[in-house]
Amino acid sequence: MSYGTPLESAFYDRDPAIVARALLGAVLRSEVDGVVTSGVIIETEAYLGPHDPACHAVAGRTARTWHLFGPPGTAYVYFIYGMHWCVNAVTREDGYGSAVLIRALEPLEGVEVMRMRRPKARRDRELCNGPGKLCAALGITRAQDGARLQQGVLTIHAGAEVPDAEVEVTPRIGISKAADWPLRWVRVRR
DNA sequence: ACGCGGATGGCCT
DNA sequence: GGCCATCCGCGTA
Repeated sequence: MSYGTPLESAFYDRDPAIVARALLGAVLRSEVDGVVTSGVIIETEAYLGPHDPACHAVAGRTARTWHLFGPPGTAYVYFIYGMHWCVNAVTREDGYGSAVLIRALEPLEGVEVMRMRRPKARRDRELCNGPGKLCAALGITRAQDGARLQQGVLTIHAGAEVPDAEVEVTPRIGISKAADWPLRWVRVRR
């Protein structure tokens, strides 16, 4: 398993649309319960900030959204639909409130552990092909909310670059407001 | 290969 | 009280 050093704070201190595109090919890595699991990021969405109706920042800085307004390179983990966790990488300057949602991974390390954490997955391809699924597979919960992605238990590392020819841009999934904004990036098989 | 609805709980109005 | 940045199982084809 080979990947680079963790992406530094300056990588995230940019427009979330730029960061969302640049994160394709990077490696999300967690170390929970003494076990390392990781995967290549293959799907992302950008949430632009307080002016984006679909972004949690519209509600302002509450207990739930606290870390969304943290410094660039912070993990913002939230609980949704009463049972799932979703993980974001916070972008732009401290206090702004924009982020990139990690929506899918290609499993890399710790696949055996992922299978135990995701017993419903019939194929390895189904281990991390959704924002809630990848958090379950990597053991990501509220415990990682606010973690710094440059070092520690939850990190994102430089990986293989994904060429434009393998990238598709579409509207974001599962939202009702600003539902037509093209802010979802997917690495597609060619 | 689709489409639909229930699960389940925290948070905002 | 209603709305979720979701997932899964069940129905029809």
